[in-house]
Amino acid sequence: MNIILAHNEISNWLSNRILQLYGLDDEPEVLEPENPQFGDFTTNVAFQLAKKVRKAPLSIAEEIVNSDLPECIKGADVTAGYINFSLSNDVISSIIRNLLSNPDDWRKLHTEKAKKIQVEFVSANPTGPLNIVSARAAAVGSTMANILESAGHNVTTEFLLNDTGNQIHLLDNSFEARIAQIKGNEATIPENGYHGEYIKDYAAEYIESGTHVKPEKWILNKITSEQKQSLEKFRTHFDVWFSEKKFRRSGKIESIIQRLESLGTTYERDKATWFAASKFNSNIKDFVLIKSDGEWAYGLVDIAYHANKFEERGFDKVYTILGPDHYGHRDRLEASMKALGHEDKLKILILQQVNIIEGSEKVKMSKRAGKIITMDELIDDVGVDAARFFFLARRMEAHLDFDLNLARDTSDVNPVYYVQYAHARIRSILKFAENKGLKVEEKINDIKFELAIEPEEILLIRKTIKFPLVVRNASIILGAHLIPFFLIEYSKLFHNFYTKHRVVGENRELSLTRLGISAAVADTIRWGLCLCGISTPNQM
RNA sequence: GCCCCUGUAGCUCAGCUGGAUAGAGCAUCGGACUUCUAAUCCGAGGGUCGCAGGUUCGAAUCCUGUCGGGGGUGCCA
Repeated sequence: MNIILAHNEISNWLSNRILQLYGLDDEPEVLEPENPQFGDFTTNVAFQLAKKVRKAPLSIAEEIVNSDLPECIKGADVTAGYINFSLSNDVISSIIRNLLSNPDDWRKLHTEKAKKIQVEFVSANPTGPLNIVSARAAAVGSTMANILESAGHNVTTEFLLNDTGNQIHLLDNSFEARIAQIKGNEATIPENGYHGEYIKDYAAEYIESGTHVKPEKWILNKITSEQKQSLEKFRTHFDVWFSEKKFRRSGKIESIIQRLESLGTTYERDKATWFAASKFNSNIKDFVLIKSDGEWAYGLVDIAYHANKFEERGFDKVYTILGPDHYGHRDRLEASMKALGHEDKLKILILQQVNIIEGSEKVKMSKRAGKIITMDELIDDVGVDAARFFFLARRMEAHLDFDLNLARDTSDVNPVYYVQYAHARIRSILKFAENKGLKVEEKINDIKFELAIEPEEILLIRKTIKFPLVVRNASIILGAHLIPFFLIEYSKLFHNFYTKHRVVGENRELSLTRLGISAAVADTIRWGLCLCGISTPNQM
């Protein structure tokens, strides 16, 4: 048995009842009540039907319940118009036993329809080390990809490599100027160029290596490979590194502009070619596809790039995570996808910025001026686990003030350690029991979950079996933050249980039950942290 | 001007596709280690959910207005 199946069973039963009784084809919501006294699942459908069927909520609820109930529940109570369902003990036991004996099945979310999904994120310019903003994007993007994969989708992660264009030219010029300076020649860094120290270091390294690789190629490779390293260190892996330079030479952009023209969505003005975006979204203005000097605008390249994702590579759904300076771009890109017939396939997620706070002042970060806090510094200062948890434990729309001093000082009170500690504690208990000859993995079928009658045990079991619903919900609302928040609350339940009840005690059967619950909690925490790209040490 | 995000406990934030008494972490105060990890637990204090209207059986959640913070806004990427 599996919680998702149980949930579906209740939903379907409810739909059928409503159809039978009132001939309505509604899809009622089956929710989890906050307060456990109201059972495992609840529905407010009686309130919603009250007007339609002209009856009091209470009598509707009673009518619905007055029939054979779904098999997975032991009862349905009507309280104040709500219908509350409680899972039967057999079902609860079977779900938790299944978790222990068949973890792979446990982690399947039985998604109705598996989709081919791409998540694009970070995609920082290869002009310097990745900064803390990219770190947030990396944490959120990689976790979203993990969650979607858990939900049963086929997920590809992608980094768009902006390996051409103005920024790259500026980088080349800055780099070559530094090389010249080191060699003792007169050279100035362009006004808008990259003044950071790292360019100087790279220049020295370039000269020292005595390589014959052209500077522009060398610096791009250098920076890209360092970015890759930083990302891997931050447990963020990209399946595809997509080169903009190659894409520009592929002929796809020419064909997209032709298609947009033949669709009648473009026009000429001031010697430039414009896209009539306002036809698709009245809130936005038209924008330039081909500049008056004949160059392709960034907007055009990105349209072609996104069209390529759907048309050449067949993704059903693409999530692109961008920074807040791309609001305008989001609307334009979505409008253009609409024009090309890919409506609703592209979802641009705007991840809010990270403000660096030092003391009481905001530090303006600028890569060109060389003032940045890099991802590597972040990793060294606060660690991957703490940094990832910090970024993940908030919605992506939330602005984030990152106080580096505070993060350093308080890294030991980061909730991530609280969660990891619960896991380590359980591993320790399991080991202790094993030394006493009680190995829970070998006795899964002997566990008597009905012996768990203490409130702390019951809460823990209920929360454990519902984690897949949290993951599924996170995949639907694209809310990675749901996982950390669940884990904090969940760990609290365990710590509470642990201090009140002895796990390994005199009574062997009870000990086995409590070991079973503990092992299930440890597995669940491991799954949750794994989704977040956070480690689960066995000792702390 | 217009568009997007945001405003919830002293601080950092959950809760927002409307639901049952507004939550967590940190900070503050008071308790708990002879026994499986005290990186823990228990208790206390702390809120007109920015403000004002509206819709609803029901609003932190939806709508309108308003104030504050951040971002975007016709040839940067």
